[in-house]
Amino acid sequence: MFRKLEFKTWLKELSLPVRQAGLPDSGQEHKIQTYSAEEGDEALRQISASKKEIVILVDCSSEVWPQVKLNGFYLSFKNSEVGTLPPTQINRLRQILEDEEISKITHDFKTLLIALKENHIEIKGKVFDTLLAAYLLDPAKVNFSLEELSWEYLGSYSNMQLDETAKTDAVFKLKPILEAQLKEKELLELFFKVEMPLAAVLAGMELKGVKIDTGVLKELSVKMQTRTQELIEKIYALAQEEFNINSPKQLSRILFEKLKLPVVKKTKTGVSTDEEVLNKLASQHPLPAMLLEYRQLVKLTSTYIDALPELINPSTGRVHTSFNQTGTETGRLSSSSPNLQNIPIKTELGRRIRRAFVASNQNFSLLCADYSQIELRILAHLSGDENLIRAFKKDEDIHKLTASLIFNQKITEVTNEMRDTAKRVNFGIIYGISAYGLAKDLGVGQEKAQDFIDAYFLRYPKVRNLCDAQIKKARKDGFVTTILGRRRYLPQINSANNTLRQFAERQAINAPVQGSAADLIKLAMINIQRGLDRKKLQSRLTLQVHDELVFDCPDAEVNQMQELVRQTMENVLPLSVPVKVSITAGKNWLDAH
DNA sequence: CTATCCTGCAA
DNA sequence: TATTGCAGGATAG
Repeated sequence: MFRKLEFKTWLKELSLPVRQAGLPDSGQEHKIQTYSAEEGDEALRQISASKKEIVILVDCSSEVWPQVKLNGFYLSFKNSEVGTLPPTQINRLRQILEDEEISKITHDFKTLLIALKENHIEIKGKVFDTLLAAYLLDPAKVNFSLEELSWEYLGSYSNMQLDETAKTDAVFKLKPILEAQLKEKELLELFFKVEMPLAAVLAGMELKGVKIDTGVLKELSVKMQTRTQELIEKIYALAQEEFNINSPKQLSRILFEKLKLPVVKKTKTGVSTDEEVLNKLASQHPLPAMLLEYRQLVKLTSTYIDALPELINPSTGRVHTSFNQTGTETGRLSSSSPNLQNIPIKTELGRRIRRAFVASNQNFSLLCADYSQIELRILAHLSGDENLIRAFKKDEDIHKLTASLIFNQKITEVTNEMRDTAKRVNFGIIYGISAYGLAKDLGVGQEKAQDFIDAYFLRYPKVRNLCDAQIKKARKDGFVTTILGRRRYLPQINSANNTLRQFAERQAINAPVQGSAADLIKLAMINIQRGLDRKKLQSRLTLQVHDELVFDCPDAEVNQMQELVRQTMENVLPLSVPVKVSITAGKNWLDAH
């Protein structure tokens, strides 16, 4: 079946030999032929003169990679293969791709841009990406391959992988269909003003990457190895035998059979040994606490401390994350290889890992810009709740306000503990609260949790109205929308199965909030990049973590950047509450926070 | 070798 | 049985 392709090979040096070029033999079907360099040149000349819309594809799953296919023509380029494209052909190709009058259709624009960047070729003119179009039409889809889209939109199913010609044809045929559906669903503006330009911004971010200080990691690695070894020995001693600590199965035998500790909860296949369980057992035996430390150490070592250096591109000395623009159902980005959106921050060891993410050199700093409570502000905007709006307008401590409302106390009498509870309730609302979930998070009974929820809705009545309205809309229309009209379909919303239906109801509440926040930051990224280009600054956007942007800036630009970034992020879309951004700078990702 | 489970990190 | 993700290691087939 489908397998996600990780796109890590783009770093390889690229030459551009023309391997094959094909001309349409009857207008509809494209026949692939092998051309000589001179014939290839003539083919390119014809495209250039015709000004017709062309299809350009990069296929990184193919042995021949990357390939650039032009409608009616088929050109494939292979990395470091014998021979290079004659200069006249490179120029012809550039002429076509940089021709404002020639519209382009792509499937995965971001990857194409990265491939071409190596050859110093840009894309100009109107671009339509079938991948991004299909994503907006149905973000729940996991597979956006041309095989899948052909089946869905063209009604032509094939078990087999489409060959290059068939893919070109598919893209060519998909475009008008997808465009018409975008129009019908009022997604064209989101498509052309947000997702398409964002693809170019993401290409730039991936190319730029982020610098890693391997010295910091190396030092940590040595320390962690020593400590892990100590822990392993202590654990074996307490268990009175050696076993695989990483195996939940073997571990549960030690904990629950040999040491006879009480079973706290079960998983599908056995007895649970997760963090929650070990925390509860910690008061009864010294082993669980050691296991917790061991787990944290092993996790952080294998996932970051030892893994990050392996991901450094030797030719740039930097880590180049992949930002997936079609990976979430709400409109957020996801990141992989490495996933930079879950680098630890809460524990001391985690923070040390953040120290390894550094600015380009000693004359540069990392600038972090965080949206402050963006999801709650969006909740205020979408619901129109007076209490929330007033609080944000006065820049009050929103968690403290919620505490005073649900505990019925004066603001001045709110304790830290009350504030913490209120903060969790605020988060719960955004997730589409349930008494069960909130109770688990707060560590209280379900009745108590339900009291908090009732008190919350009593004090923020319009938030309840919003939740009800979103669920109602989902039932009626089958989807909910964000501020920019991004859709999320919720087919389970009318399910007879309570669990499934309630899950969909929570998603109906969460998706517009999470998705609108994604809309905002995506637009901000595009606008900031335009500002950087216009002002010809050397600062570069390198990371996005949902509500945070990280820039690599020359120290001389830091002040100017703060202003540009703040202004852009705070004013990207007018909400009925102020949007607040906090900005900090430092030599590494930790100090920049 | 691939798929799935368990675990745990982030916003 | 709180939302959205990615990833490593163990294990089953």
